[in-house]
Amino acid sequence: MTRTPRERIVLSAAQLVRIQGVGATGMRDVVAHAEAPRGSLQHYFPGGKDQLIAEAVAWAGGYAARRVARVAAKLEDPTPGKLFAAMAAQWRDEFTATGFDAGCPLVATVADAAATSESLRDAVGKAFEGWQRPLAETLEQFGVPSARSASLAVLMLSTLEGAIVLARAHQDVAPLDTVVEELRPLLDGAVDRRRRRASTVD
Amino acid sequence: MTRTPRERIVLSAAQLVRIQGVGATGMRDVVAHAEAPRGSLQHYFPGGKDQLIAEAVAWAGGYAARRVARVAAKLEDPTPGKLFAAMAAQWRDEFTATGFDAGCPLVATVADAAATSESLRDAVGKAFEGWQRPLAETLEQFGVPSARSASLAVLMLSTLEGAIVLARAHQDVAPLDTVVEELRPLLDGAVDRRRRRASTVD
DNA sequence: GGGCTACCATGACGAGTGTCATGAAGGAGG
DNA sequence: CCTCCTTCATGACACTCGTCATGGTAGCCC
Repeated sequence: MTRTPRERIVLSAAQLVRIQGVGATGMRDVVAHAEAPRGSLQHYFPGGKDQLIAEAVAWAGGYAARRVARVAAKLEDPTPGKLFAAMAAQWRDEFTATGFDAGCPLVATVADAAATSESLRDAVGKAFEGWQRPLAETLEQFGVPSARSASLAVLMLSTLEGAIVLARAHQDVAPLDTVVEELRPLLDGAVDRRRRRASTVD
Repeated sequence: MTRTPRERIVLSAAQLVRIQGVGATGMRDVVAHAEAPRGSLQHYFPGGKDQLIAEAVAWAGGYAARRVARVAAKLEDPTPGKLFAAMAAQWRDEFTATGFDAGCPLVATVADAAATSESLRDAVGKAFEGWQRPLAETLEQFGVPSARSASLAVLMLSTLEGAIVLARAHQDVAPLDTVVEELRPLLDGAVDRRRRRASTVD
């Protein structure tokens, strides 16, 4: 529950990047948001802003990865389409509950710093990779042949991220609903029933 | 060929936003890139940076919309899947030719300024709308029922934008190829053959 | 107690930002 | 010629930014 000041700073950085992007997120803003002392910055993050944002990105990637597992575990009679719907629903819920101010920090970091900071760019690359891999594994557990699980995971991530951008631009969750509906039959059609690891015995 | 200084400024702004995002793109950078005099800024864009970026976003949206029509016209035996593949191929070609520094300016603007500037946010909203509509119309010409054309257009845009982000993060065009392959059967499966407006007579 | 380390506080520096005030060319029309 | 208007030039203002230097406090270990 209570986090160390260092964790609070990383978390606040991720939050602010989601809203403002990395360029507009100042270090003074971050410590103010985290209610942490400004002097902690040079102590915990001697690598400066790049290190801080990189850690925030890594944290966000890990969070997204963990969320895949948690959401998948809650599904009853799980299918890839339902998993995608559940992932999109989390964004849908957040948008309707708290507005469209915050997007995905990974997208924001790519847009702002992919060409500027190599370290940040491949922090995001690793974060996406660490998100895609457990997603692909989950798909395999749902019966997707391993030859296609990685491809479908990339498709799901791409479509979800793009729909988030469209939803924010339009201030409307409709794009999220639309892509879920359109993608569902394709995703569910990819399961190989013979290989499915059912929760009940054969 | 030769453009007015004003156009050059708007175009340069769009270019720089693609690379650096809107926050990190300074007005001095823009005029330097456009080889335009700094004094022109306050003359042509009395609304300041917001106006300039908004015009750059609008131009980018119009450019994307025109490109849909141009790409569609070049397809032989056109299908929705081929159209999507051609749209993705343009990004693929640019990435392989000139690197992964530049992304989509609409995504960059949403990530940077959606929560900050309302005027910019709905400039992007209008740009996406002006991109999606002609895309949906093109899909209808390819035989997609009008009830689904808008949904499929949203799906295509979302997936393309997301794949662009993933490609930049990984410095690899693979995500673009992956989503094209995975989405093709779904897209081509949506054409209603009876309604297709064939280029040849029945 | 002395010393060491972790943590925090604060002020300054140089560079960058968007914006504005002021003024100067340069051609069109009276 | 003189005026008007568009276009451009330049310097200044009031910031904010990331970073660093310096110093202070608190606690633990020998």
